[in-house]
Amino acid sequence: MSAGSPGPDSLDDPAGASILDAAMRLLADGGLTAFTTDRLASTARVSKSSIYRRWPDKKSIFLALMKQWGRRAEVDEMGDLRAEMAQWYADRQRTYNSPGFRQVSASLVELAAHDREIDEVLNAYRRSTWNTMRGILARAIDRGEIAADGDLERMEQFFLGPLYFRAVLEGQEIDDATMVDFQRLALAAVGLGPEQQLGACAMDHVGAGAEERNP
Amino acid sequence: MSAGSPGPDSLDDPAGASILDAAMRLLADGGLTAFTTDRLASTARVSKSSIYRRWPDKKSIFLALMKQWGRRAEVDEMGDLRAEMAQWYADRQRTYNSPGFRQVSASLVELAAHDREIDEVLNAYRRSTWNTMRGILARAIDRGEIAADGDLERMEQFFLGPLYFRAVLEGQEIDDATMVDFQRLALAAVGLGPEQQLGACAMDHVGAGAEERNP
DNA sequence: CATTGACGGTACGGTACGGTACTGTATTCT
DNA sequence: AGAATACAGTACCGTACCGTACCGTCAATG
Repeated sequence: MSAGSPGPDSLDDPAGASILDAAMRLLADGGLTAFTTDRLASTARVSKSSIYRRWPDKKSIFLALMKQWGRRAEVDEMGDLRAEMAQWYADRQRTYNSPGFRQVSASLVELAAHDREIDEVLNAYRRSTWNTMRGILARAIDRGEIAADGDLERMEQFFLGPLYFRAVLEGQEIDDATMVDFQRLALAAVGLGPEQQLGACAMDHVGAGAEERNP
Repeated sequence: MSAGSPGPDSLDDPAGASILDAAMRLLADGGLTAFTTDRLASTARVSKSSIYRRWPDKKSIFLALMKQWGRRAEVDEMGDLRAEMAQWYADRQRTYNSPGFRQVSASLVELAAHDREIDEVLNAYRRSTWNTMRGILARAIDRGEIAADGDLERMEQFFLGPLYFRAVLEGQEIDDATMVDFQRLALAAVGLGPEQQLGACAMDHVGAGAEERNP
């Protein structure tokens, strides 16, 4: 087990933050082949020494990158499945549409497919995101909005699969109309068919929430 | 447009076939970093000359690899949506469960995310697979089994997204039970809700209420 | 003022890579 | 038989990479 987080990790560390930011940018255009320590240093306007003073090797930089990326979606408890779900989906939409998401995601998944340690960290990030949605579903079950018979674990594939497929594989934007369809399918998957959604179909969906942009 | 297929491509060419086979194996364990021409030659029990006699550079090998992978699923026309769909899904299940699929797929997607030409070839392969399913849906529409109002193009994300997410991102096997659930969701997405699907699905919560579809 | 430590810059060693060129040999075609 | 081709093997070149080591500078600390 190597050191995943050898330091305080970009708190009061402008140089370290600059390195991670440059790493993201470097991975976004150019991918794994363009990701070299020399280029990382020059892109971050930092010397190589400053990099290796913080992380022991290249792989640890990837791990730090994922850890920083793992900001989990926060949703307010609104007492309504559809409303909370819309919030969660809006957060996912922002993430998947953020610039470079496709490229960075593809690179990290490639690494994860061949490195156990990276795979575990990426997995933890994924589960953290999904846990938020699982909480939403659990509360909806408690309120009796949906039945508890579905396999909630499998729902992750229903909820995130189409999104990921469109954004990363097809490289297309997740526009609002698509988002509405994805939510409709998700509701169907948990047992709320279109006939129960009726009025809500008109949901022009998610207003502009926070203005917050890219990580 | 560079030369994607500079030769007859592995027909009556045992050495060429051996190279492509080794390329797949090499990509399966080790990924992009392990994929070097030297290793490719030694793994394929072939000299480097034999490689560069067939393809001008490394990238062309990837293109040939994808072209060979692009065997499209063949399904018999059986006059029934569910039966044909089951056939298509069974084919996808075999493909996604085939050894090394996760690793090879992750690597190719990484390349595609940063290289336009590779992206286009991989895209063509994807569309070819999906076209089979589109034919199935088109025939079902002609027969009146389903309505023609859905956005068939978007259905690809519903049909393949969960599959891909589970196989490549989560790295889990696609077992039969999962497959059944995926088909159920696909049928729901094209307007065949659980109540139309014969009672096969133990969908108890909603009291078999309304029938007929959505807008 | 002396010490400490992070910094940018740079040079370096060792290695590995992609691609080419050149052997000599076996097989096939004419 | 003779010519042409495909082959395995290998040496080679230029480049790029990772990680380390060392330098002089500068700011903060005591």
